[in-house]
Amino acid sequence: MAESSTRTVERALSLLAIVCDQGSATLGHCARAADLPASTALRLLRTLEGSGFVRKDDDGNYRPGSRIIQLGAQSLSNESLVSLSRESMEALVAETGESVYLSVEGHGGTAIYIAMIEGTHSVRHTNWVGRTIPLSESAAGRVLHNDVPAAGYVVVERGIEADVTAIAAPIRSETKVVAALSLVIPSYRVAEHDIDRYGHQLALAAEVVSSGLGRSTISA
Amino acid sequence: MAESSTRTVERALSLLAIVCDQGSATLGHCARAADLPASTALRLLRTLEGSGFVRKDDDGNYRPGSRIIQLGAQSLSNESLVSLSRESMEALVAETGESVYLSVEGHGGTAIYIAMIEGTHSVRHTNWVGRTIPLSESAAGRVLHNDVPAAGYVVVERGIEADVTAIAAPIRSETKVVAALSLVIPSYRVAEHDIDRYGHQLALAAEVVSSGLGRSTISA
DNA sequence: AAACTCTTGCCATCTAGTGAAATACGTATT
DNA sequence: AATACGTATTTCACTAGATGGCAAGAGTTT
Repeated sequence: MAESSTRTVERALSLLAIVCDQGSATLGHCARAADLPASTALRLLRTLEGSGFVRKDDDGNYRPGSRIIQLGAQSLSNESLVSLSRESMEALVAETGESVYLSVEGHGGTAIYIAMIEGTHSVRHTNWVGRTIPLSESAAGRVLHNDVPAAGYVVVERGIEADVTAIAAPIRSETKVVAALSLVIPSYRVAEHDIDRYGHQLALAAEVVSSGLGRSTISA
Repeated sequence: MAESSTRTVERALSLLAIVCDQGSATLGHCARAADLPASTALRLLRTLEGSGFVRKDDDGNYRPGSRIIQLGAQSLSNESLVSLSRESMEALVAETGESVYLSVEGHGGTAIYIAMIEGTHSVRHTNWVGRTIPLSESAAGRVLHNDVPAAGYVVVERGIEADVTAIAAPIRSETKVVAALSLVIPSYRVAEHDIDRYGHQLALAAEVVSSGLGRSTISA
């Protein structure tokens, strides 16, 4: 990708992200967070507002607009990986009872959860669809980084969340890791032999998804 | 809202919407759809790509990027109306067995579904969260337009979808309609007296949500 | 190989975007 | 009531950032 870019657009997108991250923000806050003069930020926010990406509430705070929700949900539902993984994810939940996530590489050294099927236990992982996690400290992140041991899955205990154990396996398309399938389990519920068993089930499920993606067969 | 706006940003946002609507689009298609010269569209798409809002796949097509998914999901989960309505929506599903939606006014004369709880029947409505519907032809749209009869709910049979009956009721904050709660039911499963019963249950549930929003008490 | 279509890079041009300063507004204090 | 303060909004001279036509490159089809 060449260097050419458009400063004005970058500034507007930066303001959009600030509003979405904060949930609710004043003009002054947006301007400071984006390091822009107030009048510049106002004009750009006005443009975002006119296009429906942000809205101004009765208190004068800027909030995310319906357009960002619409395009986000639309893009998520059109993501073919989500539909291709649905069946395997549901089977995994049925086998393990634990919550299953699908994640892909996100922006700026992150992984982003793009689908989840909740486990069947009373105590399970809170829905994190749309959230990002650092590539460097998560099981899914390690998988997306192609850092997968011979066992075929990665285990991270006490990574992002202290009381959670995450196991992840790679989904490949033509030998390239394109997504990670992971189990996210409260640590109190997982013993050493569980990890081995779950890991294998996970790697198998990821294999099934991969085979639907035109994965090259590597000769044994 | 004043007229001042930023053409460059509008153009970029328009391209973003085109990519998300199409799911996958070539540079040429984006340029034509946005009525821009190809070199202008290329530069703006490059900017969107650099910020993670779109990505370019191996075939050279532009697709939604992780950033739009992330910000969309984040904004949706931060929407207080969704959490405030959760309990009433779940109770409605438990009482009726049908799918329940929460919608708000969207962009450009639309309503947008922002939350859904699936019904318990085998045959139920496909998840439409994030989708928009026209204000003018839907039950939710009529409610958001403040066009609610004295019964307290709106019924639309064969509106957006030919084989679906939708019943909607208003959620108010300080007498102003801020959202619509609706039941979406396959028409074969709904009889005349069902509509009356469901409508009342719906209006009551919407009332409960409204009371949590600082609704003014109108003296009887 | 030729023709066609799509993508990408370049750069002279100019207008669209900028931001400092002034003004307006709302709230709190004296 | 007057003043102070912080935030939001407006104004407009200025310039640099965005533009888009055109040529070249790349890919596909005949």
